[in-house]
Amino acid sequence: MSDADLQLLLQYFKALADETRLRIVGLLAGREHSVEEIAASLGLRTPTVSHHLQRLKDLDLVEMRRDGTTHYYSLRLGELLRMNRELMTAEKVRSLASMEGGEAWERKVLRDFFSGEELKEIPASRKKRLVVLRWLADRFEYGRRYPEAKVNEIISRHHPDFATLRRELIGNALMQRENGVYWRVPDTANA
Amino acid sequence: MSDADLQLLLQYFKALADETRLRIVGLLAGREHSVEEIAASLGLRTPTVSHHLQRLKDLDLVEMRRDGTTHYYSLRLGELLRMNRELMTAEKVRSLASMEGGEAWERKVLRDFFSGEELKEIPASRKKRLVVLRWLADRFEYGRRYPEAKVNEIISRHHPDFATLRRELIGNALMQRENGVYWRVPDTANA
DNA sequence: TATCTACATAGACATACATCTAAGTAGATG
DNA sequence: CATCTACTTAGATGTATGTCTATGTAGATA
Repeated sequence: MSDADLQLLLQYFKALADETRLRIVGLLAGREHSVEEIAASLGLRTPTVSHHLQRLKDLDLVEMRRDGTTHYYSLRLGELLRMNRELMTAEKVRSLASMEGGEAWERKVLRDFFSGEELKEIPASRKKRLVVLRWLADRFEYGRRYPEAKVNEIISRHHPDFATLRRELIGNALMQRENGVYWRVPDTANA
Repeated sequence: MSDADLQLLLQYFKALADETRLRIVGLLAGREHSVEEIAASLGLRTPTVSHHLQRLKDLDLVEMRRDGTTHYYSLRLGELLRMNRELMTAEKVRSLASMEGGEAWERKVLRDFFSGEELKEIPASRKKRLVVLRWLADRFEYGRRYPEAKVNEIISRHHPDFATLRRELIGNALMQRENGVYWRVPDTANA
């Protein structure tokens, strides 16, 4: 599975896909700078600069040296060039697709959003939310009829906002309702 | 001046700093795909995919082949690897900082006086007003001739007092006028 | 201890942009 | 010509994130 590769590439590109951070990298390439120096050079406030330095540090692209209360940051140019060289190769690019085809990706979504049986958060993107909803729908047996209270209780085992999730299950045609009674519907979108 | 380098780098990183686009790149690395195929693979709508393909095409990272009404997209892997290799070198990184000093202040002025594309207020000081006027002049293409009505309309997008601003553009020799026709003039003060 | 300095962290806010629906376009088909 | 298909374009909407102010913290200084 190439998911780790993809996420690392994504982190790398996101870290550098910002004009301010590129300028900071440029400044640090010349010599080490304190946070205040950077802020003055770029016309920004120090918290803003701290924030960007943190993001660069997350990828080990910069390192910090303390001197009193002053923090001097410098660029790890070798690390930057190494990542750039090793992350983007013909092989890596081709491997980005090796996970497509659905199933591996869906398991990843479930891993990301569940902690055990508990849904940590309702995914914002339609695509990922549908994966979670299919999983939820699978908590219901085919052919069985559930009163609304029972539906709420089952969903509540996994997430407190049962009302939203119940509505989404209906909206995405994973379950049907009539006179306050619910039942599971075969998932045609999966075919 | 390294600004062109910085902007190109920025475009490149922004283009790839998105999970969907990385997945598309991965898919196209294997073989050409139609828009519908990509949309189906990723669980997205076709307009979304078109949008991403357009962004990749802007950087010549993909190319398109028509067959009837179907558009087949494929990856220009060589171009991708070339950009990655040539954009991020020790030299280029160091050059990112070569422009600091004056320009930071100008960006600050623009930040202070603009709210998005809207000029909140015409700066009173000559120096700051000139920064704003240069920005306004950049809304006009070199070599193109604009009737006065068009000039007014373009300026109006950013501030209601187009008459004053249009006069200032002429007065500061950022644009020229003859027989009611306007055109952009190279900014000599920038050299 | 009290204060000051240089940063970091938290939270608010605004902008950029990924995605969607709706509408438009151009080639294929009857 | 009318219709269908595959795609693109336009406009709306929600989320992610860059920047800010306010506040917290750790080392220096008196």
